[in-house]
Amino acid sequence: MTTQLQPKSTALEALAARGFIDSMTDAEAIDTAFDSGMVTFYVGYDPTASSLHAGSLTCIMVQRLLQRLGHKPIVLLGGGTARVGDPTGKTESRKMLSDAELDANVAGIRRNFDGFLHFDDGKPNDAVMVDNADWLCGLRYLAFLREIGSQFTVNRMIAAKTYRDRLDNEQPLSFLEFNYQLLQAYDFLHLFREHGCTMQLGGSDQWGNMVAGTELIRRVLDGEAKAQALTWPLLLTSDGRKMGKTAEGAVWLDPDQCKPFDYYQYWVNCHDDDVRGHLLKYTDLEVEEIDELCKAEGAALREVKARLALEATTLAHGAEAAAAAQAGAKQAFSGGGDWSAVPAVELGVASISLLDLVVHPDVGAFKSKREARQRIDAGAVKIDDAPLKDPSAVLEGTAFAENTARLQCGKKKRFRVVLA
RNA sequence: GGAUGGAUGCCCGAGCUGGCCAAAGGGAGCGGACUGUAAAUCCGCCGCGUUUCGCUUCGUAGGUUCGAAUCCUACUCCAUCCA
Repeated sequence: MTTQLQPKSTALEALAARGFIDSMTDAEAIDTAFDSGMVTFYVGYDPTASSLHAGSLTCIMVQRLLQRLGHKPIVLLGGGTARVGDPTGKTESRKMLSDAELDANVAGIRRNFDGFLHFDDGKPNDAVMVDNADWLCGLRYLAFLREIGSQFTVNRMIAAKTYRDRLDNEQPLSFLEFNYQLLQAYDFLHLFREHGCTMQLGGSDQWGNMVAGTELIRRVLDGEAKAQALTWPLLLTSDGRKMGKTAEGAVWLDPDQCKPFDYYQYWVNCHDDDVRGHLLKYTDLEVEEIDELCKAEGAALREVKARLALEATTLAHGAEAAAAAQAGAKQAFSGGGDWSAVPAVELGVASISLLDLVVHPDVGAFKSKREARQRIDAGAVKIDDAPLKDPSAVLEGTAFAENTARLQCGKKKRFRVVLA
């Protein structure tokens, strides 16, 4: 499925150059399609939380890249399929979310796309957002079985890696989950019919589900219809972690759940070996420019990471917020006394003990007071660059210029604390 | 429906001849040193708190006992085999 063909389309060429290609159903057909006009394609997203996080960024950036090249993205929110749960890569069934939670999540996720795709520019390739709850929730069982179920053999389905792993490991696979593949395949068919969507893209773990869709379309529409699937390699960071996860949890795209400053920090702190890949996948920079940037070695790589973080944060939160995040980061980590651009934490009190400060919800440097005490004792907490080892020490706002103290918790957490 | 095995801290996984168990070990994570806000390495921490002590944990609810993750009873869930 992987191929060495020389792409003639700019789209496929760009995807290849940026490391977005793992498998394709028919490379040549895909290349031709991209080359001969606007392709409508879709990527599915699971609404399991009220915001997407950086782990979904690959999907988003692929859609962005193709839209910039003139193709039309469909953002499919799996409000319906989330009611089933994708068993892919999971050893256990996912917990079931309530209908209300799912609806709320779908609403939250819509906002994540603002900086990445254009939806209402009046252009033919404006992105479209759909929720498969709209067509899946109203399905009638017998009708579905007759039209769709008849096109699949269980023999074939259980051969798919997704289900195979579960069965081989003698892990339970509920009938509900078993149906996931059918539903995803049906999504593709539905979008093919209703939106002229001829291509589905996704991470390589989705291959089985995606191919099920192309085959369904071929069967149901009698072979004339050509639907294609393309996957990219599933992304892990160089130290083997999933994208978009930190100790504190996911790196949310929603600025209310992850401040632009922290979002910026996530990118600045990436592993050296990931810089190039991240620039290719998560920024709009030209490949040549990225190659140039990545000639930097050793400590000079920090500047490249700063660029990466700036670009990535600009996409998610806008140029202004990104510039502010970068300015704050430079201040906080350069050793100077001016932290004016570092996010301020306004406590609304004139004094507070060090311990209470450090575990304050708006600071949240440590999980518990117990842990905070231990870390303070180890010298992890500094006020205005000086380690403070007494948890019960009380900080008075009046002791600081403009009632503002510079707080460091551990190596990477920095805050401007306003006591007033 | 029947038989058997299992449910331990973020994850994996000991313990289960009752006290020395807040619970071995590993992983992840956190903090410190080193450094480049990287990696590797080393050291420390890693249930919670008003911390030489106290409190709440080993599927759930009861019970036995001076004392239970460890014994008993019921229940729930899961796996395997049988129907």
